[in-house]
This record gives sequence, structure tokens and C-alpha cells, in this order.
Amino acid sequence: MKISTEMLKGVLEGIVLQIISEGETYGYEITKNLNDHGFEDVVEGTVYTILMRLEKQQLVTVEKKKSSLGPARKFYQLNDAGQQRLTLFWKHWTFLTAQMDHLKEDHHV
Amino acid sequence: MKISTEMLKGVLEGIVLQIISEGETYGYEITKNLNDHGFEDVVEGTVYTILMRLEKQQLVTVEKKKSSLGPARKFYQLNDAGQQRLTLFWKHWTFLTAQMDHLKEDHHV
DNA sequence: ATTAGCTACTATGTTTTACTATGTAGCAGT
DNA sequence: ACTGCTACATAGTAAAACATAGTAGCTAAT
Repeated sequence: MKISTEMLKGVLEGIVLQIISEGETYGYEITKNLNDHGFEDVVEGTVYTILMRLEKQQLVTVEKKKSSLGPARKFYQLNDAGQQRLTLFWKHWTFLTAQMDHLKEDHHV
Repeated sequence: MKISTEMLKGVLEGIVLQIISEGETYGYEITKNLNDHGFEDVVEGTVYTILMRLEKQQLVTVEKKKSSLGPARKFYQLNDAGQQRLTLFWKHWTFLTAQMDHLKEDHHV
């Protein structure tokens, strides 16, 4: 299923943070990961802009490593600020889903 | 709690659709409703732009009625297209939350 | 009657975010 | 040499929610 672009806004950054938190990874891999796990239409360009944003906000550390396959990869890792941001993201997400659940239930009451 | 602006994008329109589907209502009331139910920081301007959008997309019918209290109100009701859109919205939302749940779980596995 | 305060809708401009589209470049296998 | 996959980068666009301001009706107190 295709998730509407707008519904991803503000969520995708959190998703990327979560993926990075699960272990050092790089842009291309993240994109594949997303595409294979329900976010079919997220393209490289989108992921790279998010990664740049994260770097700019100093939520991640970056390390360039040579690859055995193709050009060098930029590996990302969460730093403390990134971890905190991720925690905050899940907090917001949990709150939002709770509100949405109420809204949905009310309809049937 | 304050939900980040960006996280609301693409969701708020669905929320407004849901609220309208629960019974004829108008902009000002919708805003109050939102503010009282977890969406504290949504302002009138935002709601009215959404309502205009819904009207433009012909998802709602509009009826102006005099109020005993203040100026006339524009009452909104979902039409068939609006109902379909709402159903689609919940479908997308459910799918997204499912993906997010997987993502969250994977972390702890 | 005039002001203040709540109700109610409208309009303009800004910011953020994801997408489209395109380009660059390394390396492997044929 | 050429194709295809890997990998990163970026300029431009569109959509959505926001801030802000304005218009206007009605009620009640002064």
C-alpha cells in the first residue's frame, strides 16, 4: 500500500532515527530497508535530505568507510542528542495514536 | 502535550473529516472540539483552511444557518465522496500504525 | 450608545517537509 | 566498452499547518 506523502511528514524523520538506532547504517541501505518494510515509495533523495538534516542538527555522527561494493558509504550513528530526539519522537507518536484511537472509538459509541 | 506541527500533516484533515462524520458541525466548534481533545494548539486559521479544502474537493455539503449566539454558522456534512475519503483515511492510518508498530518492536527483539 | 468580549469566518504570507528529477561516480561482470 | 547496481548529492516544486490580521454579528455591562 502507498502511504500518502503528507501522512509521512514528521514521521519519516523519526523512522530514520529509529533505523539508525538499531545499528550503524548508511543512506542507500536505509532506503532499501524502508522500501522492504512497508514504505515502498520512499526514494533515495528523500532519505538523503533527512540524513543531511539530522547531521546539521547534530543528532548523528558520520563516518565515511570504503565499500567492497561500489563507492564509499557514509555510515550514521545516533549520538546522545539523537537518542533523546528519538525518545521524544516515540512519545509524541504514542500520544498521537492514543488521541486517534479515542477519536475512532467515539464514532462507534 | 503539544504534538509537533509536522506530525499532524496529512492527519488533521482526516481528523476533521471524522469529527464532521459524527454529526453536522461548524468551524469554530470543530476548533474547540480539537483543543479540548488533545490537539491543544490547533488554531482557527488551520481548521478553516482545511474546511475550504474539503469544500473545494466536494467532500462536504455546506449550509449557512443563523446562530442565536454571534454571526451565522457554516454547517458542514459529509457527502458520499467524503465518507469514502474518510474510510480511505482510516485504512491508510491503520496501515501506517501497523508499520510503525513493527518498527518499534524490531528494536526490542 | 458605546465599549468590551465572545463568537465566527476570511485572507495573506511563511516555514517545514517530502517528492521529482537529474547528475555524478565507483565498481563488477559480460 | 558497456550495462547495471551501488551510493551520494542537489535544485526545484507542492502540500500542509502555522502565524497573524482583519471583518463582522451579537450580548451585556458601563
